[in-house]
Amino acid sequence: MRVSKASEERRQEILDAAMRVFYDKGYEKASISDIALKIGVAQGLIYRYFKSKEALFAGALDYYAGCLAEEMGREIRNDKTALREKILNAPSFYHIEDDDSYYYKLLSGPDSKGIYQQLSLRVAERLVPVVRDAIAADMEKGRLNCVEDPETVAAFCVYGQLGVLFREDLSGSQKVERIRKFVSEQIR
Amino acid sequence: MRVSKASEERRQEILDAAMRVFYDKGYEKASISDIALKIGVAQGLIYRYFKSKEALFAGALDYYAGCLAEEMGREIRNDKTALREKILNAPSFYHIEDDDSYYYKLLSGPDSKGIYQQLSLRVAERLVPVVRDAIAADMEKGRLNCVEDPETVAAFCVYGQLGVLFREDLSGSQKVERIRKFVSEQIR
Amino acid sequence: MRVSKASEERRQEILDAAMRVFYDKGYEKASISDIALKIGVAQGLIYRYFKSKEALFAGALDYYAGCLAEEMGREIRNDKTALREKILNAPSFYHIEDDDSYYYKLLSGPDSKGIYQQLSLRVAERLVPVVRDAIAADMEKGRLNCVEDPETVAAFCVYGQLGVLFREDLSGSQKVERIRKFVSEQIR
Amino acid sequence: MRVSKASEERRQEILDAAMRVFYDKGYEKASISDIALKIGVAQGLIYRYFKSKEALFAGALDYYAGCLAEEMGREIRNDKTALREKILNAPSFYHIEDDDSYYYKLLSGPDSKGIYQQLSLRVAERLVPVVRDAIAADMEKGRLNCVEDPETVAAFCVYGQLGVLFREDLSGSQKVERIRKFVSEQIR
DNA sequence: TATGAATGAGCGTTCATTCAT
DNA sequence: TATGAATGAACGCTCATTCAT
Repeated sequence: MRVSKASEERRQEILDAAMRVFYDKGYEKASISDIALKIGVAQGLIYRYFKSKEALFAGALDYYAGCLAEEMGREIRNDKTALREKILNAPSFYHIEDDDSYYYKLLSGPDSKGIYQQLSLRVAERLVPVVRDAIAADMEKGRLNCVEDPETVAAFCVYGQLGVLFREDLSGSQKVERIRKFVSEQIR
Repeated sequence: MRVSKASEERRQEILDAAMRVFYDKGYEKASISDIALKIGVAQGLIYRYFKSKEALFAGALDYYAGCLAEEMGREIRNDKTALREKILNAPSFYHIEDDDSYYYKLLSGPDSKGIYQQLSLRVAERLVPVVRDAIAADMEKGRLNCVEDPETVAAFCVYGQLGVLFREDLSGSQKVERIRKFVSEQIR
Repeated sequence: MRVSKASEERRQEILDAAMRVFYDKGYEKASISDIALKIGVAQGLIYRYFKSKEALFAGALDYYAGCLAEEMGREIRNDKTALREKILNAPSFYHIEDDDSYYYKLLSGPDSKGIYQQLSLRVAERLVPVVRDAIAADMEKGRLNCVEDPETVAAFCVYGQLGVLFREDLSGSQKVERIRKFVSEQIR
Repeated sequence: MRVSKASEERRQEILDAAMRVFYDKGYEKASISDIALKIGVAQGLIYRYFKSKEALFAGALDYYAGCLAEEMGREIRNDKTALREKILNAPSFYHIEDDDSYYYKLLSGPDSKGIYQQLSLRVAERLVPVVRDAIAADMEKGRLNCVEDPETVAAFCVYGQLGVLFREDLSGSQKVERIRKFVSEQIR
């Protein structure tokens, strides 16, 4: 039974399946037909939407990093409260839902772990300018001492968290707790 | 012409060639025969030293991360001076040699970029405990205000730098300068 | 925007595009969608006119061989002058337009070169009976010495030219000149 | 059971199987694994000897055209007798063994027929210079009237035969007979 | 008549891995 | 220890063809 869908919808569907499969099996071990199977579609169809496996991967990574960064960045862009407060109140810049989210299921193998990391790094990359602007705004409003290079400060704030998030010996909520404590103690 | 070498020497040679090739082409696109070719040896030989491509990759990553972390950690472990001074004097925890080092040649493709990142993250992972201990030592010696969770502080110090190091718009020395300034300003 | 055309016109259009594409890329590398694209039509449409790629190819080859043979045969069928004179006056049985005609653009690859040759051979095949009849007519009119097997003589006349035409080291006009000289010298 | 062979021997074996399969099924429909199967070898092995299907085809065509032309040219190169005599005595320049030889099994489909023709044309191409030299030698020895452009004469002699050989309505021996008669009658 | 998304078989190709030497 | 021909599975990708609209 042949089902035609609006082009954009199919694209999303493929992107979604792709990210899941790449995530679960790693770039190398994921095959295009795994992805096709997951949405019940012929493998060939995927090539109408993405010109290669590599392009699909890049697309999926971009798309998801974009979504996550957008989500995490939304609150930061709201400048009602200082950045410091946001961090103390929100779980973290990062979207942690104590385990079930497949974004945080770490797997073995050279690739899959790498994908979690690649995704996280992409998100971090996109978050830095947002945080930088928030810092600049805080400075302007006098909510933060003057800082010479807000971009670097932002980089440390965002990537520093990765040091905690990538630990495999803590649960999601423990990671959040560590970060929160760090901020409340060390950041004025 | 068949050349026999001491087992350990061969192993190193393979590890070395492997890392270079993986680095240049990415895990996927690198082939065992590329690696064998680089050291002028038959592909089959590699399997006497490593049981699979994946094992070779893991071995190479570990080995290099180990070497780099060792090198970078050496000075940190010396507790003559405070950590802060070390950072201000040394270029960075990371080994930056303004371009020529192939560790910093970023390449395109899902893998190659990922390998640079994977390597960096591995190094960071290994550096965190070293820095944590240095912080603890500084605290003990009264060279640093008391810190509740030295491990998290160390994580921010180490991974935070990645936010600068991964930027593609700065040269190596610019990155170092940014980090140094950040430390001298923001870290008491 | 959907354009409907008279069936026969569409057919011609497809045949024409097909021959060009097959000619340029070779049978194998030419795809139905290349052909469809060339006339700005959906691939599916082609299957309303030809039942398969192979049938389309056969059709195109036949059609073009027919056209070319018809054109080349026209003058030969006119029995006002002897065959020998026709060849001496006309450039050759073959339609040579010193380069620009795409029929003579030789391409590399197993197919494309083959198509030029296939087409030429088809034309030759169709021309033989025409020439045979012209020879017979010449004999009847006493314009030619008696010949026992006019078909074979015709075959040599027609296919012999291919030996010159397929040379890749001569321009079109050089080829014509060679053929003309050969006829004027060797054929009584 | 794994059988290793001398490199050159394997190459020949592949070339041979390839020509047979291409000949029987046509370039398009012949698959690499058909060829591998025919020699009882893994498909992958073929790629150690030829970098692509296309290269294998080209190689096979060249090799066979070379063999056939060599064989046919051997007698021609011997200048004991005049070219005309050779043709009258030998069956033809071409290697005709009244049906069983697979070189002359014409098949349907766009490719297979084309391969017979491609092969024949390649042979013809290689034979022309040989015949040209024979003509020149005959002229020198006074066994032939002077000819202005021996190359073109040779081309007509060689390619002209194709007009007979490509006929599908005659048996091999009938073709030979036609050619012989033509030569004895028309060529002085 | 025309569209073009969808199918699905098939193929070329690569390459990690093995093994006879 | 070392070779490199051979294996064979797997996969990306293409494309002729179909079909719902």
